[in-house]
Amino acid sequence: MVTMKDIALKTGVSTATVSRVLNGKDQGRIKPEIAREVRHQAEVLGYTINPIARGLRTNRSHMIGLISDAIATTPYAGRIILGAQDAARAFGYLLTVVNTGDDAELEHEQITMMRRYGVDGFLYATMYNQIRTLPDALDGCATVMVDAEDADGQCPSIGPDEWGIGKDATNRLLAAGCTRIAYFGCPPVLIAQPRRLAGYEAALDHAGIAPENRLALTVDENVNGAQRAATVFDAGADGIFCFNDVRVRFIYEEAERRGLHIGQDVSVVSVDNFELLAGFFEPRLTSIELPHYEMGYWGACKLISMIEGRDLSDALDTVVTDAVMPDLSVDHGHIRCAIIEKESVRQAS
Amino acid sequence: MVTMKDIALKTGVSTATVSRVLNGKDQGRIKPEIAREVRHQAEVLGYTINPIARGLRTNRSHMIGLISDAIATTPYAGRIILGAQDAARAFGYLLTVVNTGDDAELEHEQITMMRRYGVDGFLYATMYNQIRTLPDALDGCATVMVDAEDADGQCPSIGPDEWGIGKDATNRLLAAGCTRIAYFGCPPVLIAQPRRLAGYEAALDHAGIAPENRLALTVDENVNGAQRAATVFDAGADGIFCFNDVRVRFIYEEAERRGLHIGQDVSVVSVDNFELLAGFFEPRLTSIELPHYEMGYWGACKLISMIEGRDLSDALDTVVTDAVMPDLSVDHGHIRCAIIEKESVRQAS
DNA sequence: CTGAAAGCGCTTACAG
DNA sequence: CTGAAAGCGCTTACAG
Repeated sequence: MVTMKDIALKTGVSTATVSRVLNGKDQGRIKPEIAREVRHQAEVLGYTINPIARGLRTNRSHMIGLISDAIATTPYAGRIILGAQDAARAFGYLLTVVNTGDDAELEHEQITMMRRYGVDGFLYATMYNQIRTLPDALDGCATVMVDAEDADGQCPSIGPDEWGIGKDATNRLLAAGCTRIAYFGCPPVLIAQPRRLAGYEAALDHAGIAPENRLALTVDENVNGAQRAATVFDAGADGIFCFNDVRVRFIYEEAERRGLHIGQDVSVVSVDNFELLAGFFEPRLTSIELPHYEMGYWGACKLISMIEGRDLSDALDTVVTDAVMPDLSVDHGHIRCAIIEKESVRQAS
Repeated sequence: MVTMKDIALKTGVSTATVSRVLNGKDQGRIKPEIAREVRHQAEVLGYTINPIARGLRTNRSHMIGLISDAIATTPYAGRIILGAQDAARAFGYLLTVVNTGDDAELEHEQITMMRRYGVDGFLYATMYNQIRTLPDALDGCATVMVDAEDADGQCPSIGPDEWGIGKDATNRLLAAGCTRIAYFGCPPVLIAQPRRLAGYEAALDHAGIAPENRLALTVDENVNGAQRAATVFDAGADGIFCFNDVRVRFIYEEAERRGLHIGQDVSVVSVDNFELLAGFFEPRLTSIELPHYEMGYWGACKLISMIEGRDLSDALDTVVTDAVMPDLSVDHGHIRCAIIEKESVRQAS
């Protein structure tokens, strides 16, 4: 490894000068021709800084930690990692991911370990949108919650705009000409449930359609999926907003049983847009994509802006995405999601 | 943070002595009562070593990097991370995961970055079992390949025992009384394909059953799945070894079309045991689980044994698993996989 | 504008 | 058995 000392020797200056130049602290402090020479030699010798040594001195490691209950074991949220990683990279940070599988002891141990390594801050991510209390081990650390909200309202957080999902899905069905729109929901333990429901109701209300109890259902995937699907069809639904892709199966199966055609007789809009399940649905499923990548990206930018105490808003402009990101100045952000059009919604004629 | 200096001050010895004691280098070198006092104070003050400072001196960071093309975005291999993480933790290492999405430039950049941080070695993992050449950026680094094999045969590696999967699946069907056993395979671009096929053929051969061309098929999931399923049933198969869970759909659908019952008229053994797909198969699918956790665990142990130049075989004994792990002295290991029994195989009567 | 020096928290040859 | 000292590669107040 080539060090600052090597450059100093080669250039005939002190390592102090090399350090100042290479850290961009040379304006009006170092003679320009010297600065140029230092930079040139750094280039020639292929110098790269040793972040470990720098960190020992500055108490800043340029590492950020991502703590997650289950990211690595589920297909749900892996893209959070990608987004966080890309943002970290853009600012010269290394992302370190740790899975805790919801084991509090392991979580504590891993956080402690990362703190020993001098991590500058943490992203605390969960498998699905939920309200959480931060573990004690994070006390005093810069932290941003991803796909989760702080029960104490203190920690900045980012999540999907669940209400907007309900509204957009319902509006999509209205635009397709549906008039009897059902909500095939989930048990209310997930915070997404009441929010998507409220968005659904708001859209109906805005369209002048009165809500009907038998059209807004709670579906426990392992218990009453088939039965609830039957209920929805009995109620004469011509459009269904489904809580997630996994539940869609019950709707497709019931439609087939009744000889109804999805995308013609009945339109379906779902949430998740799971690649893995795509092959199971014919016609292909129109589904809203949760902004995992964007949450990871936003979260990391927010965290780094907290660590460095500066405004990083510009960074968000470089992310190409279908989702709509809130400004970094927001403390509890919600990302507007994109709907991925396939064939399960009737073409407007 | 409490440092060695604090302990030295409190104990009235030098930091050199503290270091020696806390690193277990006191045997016959430090007076036992002093050693005891140092350890005691370390305990009382809640000392934890600063791995960054230690690393600067020793050139060893106790970090290992996990490079993967797509682990975080797929449900296939997330458990590799868990296994590697658990093993790393057992030996006091921090695992740092990086996703490259098969982007060579990004991969190079991330490896370089991790090397700057002084990681002691790398795990190089892929989304599915394949033959790979290590990127140049890893030259000179301790590396172990996970769910992949080195094209050059140099780098140690660990993967599933694909041949064993084919043999075990087929034997399971034989044990259930099947006599016309089909292999519902995949295109041979995956190295798993020829190996599972060979295991299938070996099991048939051992049972004295002649192979039949029309029972051993290649299925391109996006092209001819339904048609191939029809072929298999036309050929009179009463047992089917299916390459993976995703392909099983075609078999179940075709069985339904013909009024045949899976688990009675036709038995199915698959590979992957995907949780996410479980709900789609009725009766529930008997499937062989790929040893992702075990591969990650074994890979990390192997890597650390290389880094530290010592034998860590005992570590494997503590892993509770259904799979059979090779000894750490092996350079190119294959893990025998477990079959997870559900209801898609006929009960022997 | 620049350098010598101290120091971040460790480890380890060297000397005693 | 133990300590003083040097050093890992940086940064930064201090002095000039």
